[in-house]
Amino acid sequence: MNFATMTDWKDQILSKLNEPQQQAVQTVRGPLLILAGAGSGKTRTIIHRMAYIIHVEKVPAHYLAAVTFTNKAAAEMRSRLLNTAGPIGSECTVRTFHSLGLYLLRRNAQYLEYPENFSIWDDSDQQQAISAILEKFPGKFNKTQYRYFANSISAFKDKLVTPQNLPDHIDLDEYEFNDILQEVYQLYEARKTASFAVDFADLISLPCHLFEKFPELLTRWQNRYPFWLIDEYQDTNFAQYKFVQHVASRDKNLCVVGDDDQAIYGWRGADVKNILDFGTDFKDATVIKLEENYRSTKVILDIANGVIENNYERMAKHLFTSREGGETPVLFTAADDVQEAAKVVSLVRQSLTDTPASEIAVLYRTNSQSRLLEEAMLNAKINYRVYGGLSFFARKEIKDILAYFKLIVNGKDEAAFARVINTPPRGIGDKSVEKILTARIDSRIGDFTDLLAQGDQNGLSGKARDAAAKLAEQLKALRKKAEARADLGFFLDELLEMTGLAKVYEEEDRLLGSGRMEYVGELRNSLLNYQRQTSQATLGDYLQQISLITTTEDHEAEKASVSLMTVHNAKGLEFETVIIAGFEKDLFPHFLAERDGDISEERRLFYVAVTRAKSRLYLTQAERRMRQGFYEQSKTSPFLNEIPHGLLRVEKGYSVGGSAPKPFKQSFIPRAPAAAKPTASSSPGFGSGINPQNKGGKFSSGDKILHSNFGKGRVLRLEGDGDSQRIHILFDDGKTRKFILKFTDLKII
DNA sequence: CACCACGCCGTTTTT
DNA sequence: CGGCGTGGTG
Ligand SMILES: Nc1ncnc2c1ncn2[C@@H]1O[C@H](COP(=O)(O)OP(=O)(O)OP(=O)(O)O)[C@@H](O)[C@H]1O
Repeated sequence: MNFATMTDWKDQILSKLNEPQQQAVQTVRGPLLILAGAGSGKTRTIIHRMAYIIHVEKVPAHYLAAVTFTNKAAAEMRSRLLNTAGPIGSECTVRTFHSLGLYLLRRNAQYLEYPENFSIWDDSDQQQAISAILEKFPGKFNKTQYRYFANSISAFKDKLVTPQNLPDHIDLDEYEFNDILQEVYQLYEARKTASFAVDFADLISLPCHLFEKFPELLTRWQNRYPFWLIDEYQDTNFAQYKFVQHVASRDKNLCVVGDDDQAIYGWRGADVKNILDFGTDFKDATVIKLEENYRSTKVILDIANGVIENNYERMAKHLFTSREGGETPVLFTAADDVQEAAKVVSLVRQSLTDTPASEIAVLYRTNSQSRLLEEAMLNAKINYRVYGGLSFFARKEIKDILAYFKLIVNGKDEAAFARVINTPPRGIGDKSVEKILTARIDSRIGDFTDLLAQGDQNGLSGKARDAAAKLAEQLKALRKKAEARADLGFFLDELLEMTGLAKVYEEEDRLLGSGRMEYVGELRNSLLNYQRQTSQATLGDYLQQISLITTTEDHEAEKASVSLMTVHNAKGLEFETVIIAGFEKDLFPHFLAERDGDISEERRLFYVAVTRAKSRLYLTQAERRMRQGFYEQSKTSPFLNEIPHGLLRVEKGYSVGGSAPKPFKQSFIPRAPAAAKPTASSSPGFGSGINPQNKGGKFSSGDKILHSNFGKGRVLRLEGDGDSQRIHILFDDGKTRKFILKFTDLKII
């Protein structure tokens, strides 16, 4: 490349930036902090700075490592980098912290004395291990308690606290189960190591420990990546902070960007001090503030600023926009959550007339809000995509199959074994599993497939022994295929056939319409995509790749779809139209935060939500909302009072399509039957179809019945007694409905 | 050991 | 509401 081209690059890159951004981009060496408000171009600056370092400073692109928080942000950054820096941008490393940690561990597994194909345990694997450990302790523990142990252990790791150094760093008095917590942590680590597994928190903490223990590894990484850029630095936890300190400590070419007003992961151990103290950590740090917001209209920005000013201990910031005026944001109130969803849909519809679907987002505080919204979008035939929530990979059929994959790749993975051993049911129940696990210790046969094959050593007899031998054969055959690098699509089919999983799923789909095979098909797509994109595709690599994914990617679908996600998931993104649903007290801010007496993080979350919007912002609330089976009244979010006067239009008394609001609860309490003709009944004492005095004794599970409104069905069960006794009926339309027996017009047929 | 019906119970955010 | 553990039955 000649000088003229270099100047072109320089001009081109700088021309896209304002003055402080240019200054940041040209600060190539040494520590640099960009601390700035929402939409001020922090991410844009990171990307242009990378392009500048590559094209103007002539640093090889593979020397640059950029770290983001979510996969979505990483993908976004990669594609924007390609746009800005050209194809060479793909040589930069752009990853999440977790993906970077995994990358390090996989390539340095020998330091852990692990094989390259170690397993990654998700939350449920973790809890399963902990429940197994707790069985050996006196007392009974429930799921909430397993989760407490799992969360505490993860929190320890986020602080780089090990079972050994725990007493030096942790005041156990502040914890539940403090008499056994440390021991459980230690046993958990031992069990995980025996399974050749790492958990999520390990992906950050283990690299830190390895850096300290093996200086040559650290040096290699410092040589490999002399330039570091960290996005959303305000949300780093201690382990992530240390990771960054390690890799950047020698060359100090470290650029961190963030916004203390957008710190929303305190509950996960993130500490905003990491960004506030950057100047102390690096005495010669350059600090740059960006003050112009290029994203939002003035009114949107004023709302965000007005609310966030209610927080204390902020770094003072000015933020202005030249997008004067703009549409006034509106708050809509619906009678209940169902109608709120309908209103959201009508707002989306309206916005779709001049805005592409990909520029519209519906944001909410909790994942459970997504269901009604999804149903409403589905009904309205609007393309949408839900990000986060219950992951594809959390589905039963997918976990079943992946457990097989894991056990085939890593024969010592106890979590995978625990699932595979009796999925589908093959006559090896809890008792037999216990025998196998005991025999495993006695026989010192660590590989589960070998153990299952050894009928004389695995402690089993009779039917269970035969079933185990058969499973071992299947696993061996499959392992051979995996090692021979069979096509992954065929491999999946083979597995489904051989193990009988296909049969079980197909049967369930036929009888219950559970759609499992459809999801299995999605898994096949995922395998084939991976295989197409990867030159050295292996099952082990696939498993590690997908362990970090929460939402399956589908770029084509994304372009034409409205986005539904939690506010947390929307961090770093932007949309023309943003609808924030559930703007209610006890929901946003969440009541648990309020209970704990500090809603400042909720306020920051609201600030993040509002500042995602470029041009249009709507808030919606429901006057009552279904909660644990019952409707509850809700009040408007207290954040309403923090929005400066005149910036938000409040619309009350709205109803769908301009008609009167539907009577509340219509769909839950069936109408008292009109004067229907008395119908003959085979059931004694069931005088008339309009007699509301049904008695519980008359019906029992399995009875075929006729309902005056819903037609024929079958009684599933009766619940409770007396006047409030309820009856559950599965109707021929496939829907289950519940009624209060007393008021229900039913007869046995 | 597998299956199913019953009843209990919980409220958040994620890599 | 909906998810999950459990206890009874075949
Ligand atoms: N100098 C500029 N000229 C034109 N547009 C800009 C400029 N700087 C930023 N933008 C645009 O403003 C919007 C916000 O930028 P960006 O996403 O980088 O902000 P951010 O500070 O990372 O935001 P947040 O903290 O909210 O995630 C983007 O659409 C970006 O392209």
